[in-house]
Amino acid sequence: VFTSSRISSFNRHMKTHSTEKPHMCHLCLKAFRTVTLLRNHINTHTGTRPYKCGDCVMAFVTSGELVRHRRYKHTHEKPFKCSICKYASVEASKLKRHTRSHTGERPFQCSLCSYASKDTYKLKRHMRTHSGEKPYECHVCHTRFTQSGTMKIHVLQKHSKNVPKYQCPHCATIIARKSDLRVHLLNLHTYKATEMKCRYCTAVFHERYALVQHQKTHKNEKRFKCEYCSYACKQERHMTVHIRTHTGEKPFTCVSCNKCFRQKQLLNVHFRKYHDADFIPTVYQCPKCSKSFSRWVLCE
DNA sequence: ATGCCCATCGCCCTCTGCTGGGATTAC
DNA sequence: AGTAATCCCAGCAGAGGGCGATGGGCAT
Repeated sequence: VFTSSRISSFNRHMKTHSTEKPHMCHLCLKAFRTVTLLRNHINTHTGTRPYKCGDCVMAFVTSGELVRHRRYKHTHEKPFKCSICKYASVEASKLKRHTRSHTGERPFQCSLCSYASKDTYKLKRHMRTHSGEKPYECHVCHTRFTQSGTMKIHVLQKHSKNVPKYQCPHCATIIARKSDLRVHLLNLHTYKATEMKCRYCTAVFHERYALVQHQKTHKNEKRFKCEYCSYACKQERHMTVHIRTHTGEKPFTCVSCNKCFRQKQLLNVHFRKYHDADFIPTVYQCPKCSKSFSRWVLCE
């Protein structure tokens, strides 16, 4: 509903509803509703941009565009101030958009899912997740991407010579992506209120990195000692198998002949050798005497 | 009716950071 | 060999910058 105290404004407004386009471009025959629109169009043919910026090469069709450009690029004057935070903008529409980050208002609803965005561009970008459209292509390997930024990172990490690296400030780790460094810091260098115990001794830690480093000091210890003999080993599973030589336990039974084994691996070898018709044993042949062996040995 | 100017709409862009899945490495 | 930890990577959303185009108030 349009109202105006001036008849001239009313008449001009009514023309916006008309499909009549009486003003034609003499260069390309395209028609326009008003002389102003025609003039602006002709300017695109002639390259006429009368409002030139004094500080850079940019030039504009209208004075308003020049003022706005100068605010963005040179004077940094931002007349529209947010009442909640420090944000200020050159244009009112930007402040309006910004305000939605305080109010949480999401006026642009996706028609295919529950997502709603705060501005039209994000909704448009989101719709690519439904359409599968990938408008950005890597010029080197031709992989396609939904967003230009993702492609940019890809080119930087995959096809650039000077790939940036991020050094962890707390340890020697070097990580390719800034966001991954954040994950590293969170997982390994964040103080945890609950104590983390060493798997091998009574030491406790509040930072995972310190715990992991400490546990490495146990690496070469033969921590597992047999209670029946002098045997010691690094891994618990080796000790489990060794203990069976004392107890006589043979938990792995062959399903075909009921023969029992201490180790699963021994059962597997037995089964393949005696019960698997398709099994072809590996044969190692001596290059000097042509004698065959079931494993690699030096022929005397 | 038209020119000037400002407000507004709309589009596209970049930078930023989080997430989760697959690959790789360490144990 | 199996599993847990870690790394690498693309997908995706949040926030904000910049500019072209159009509409309408006001003066001429």
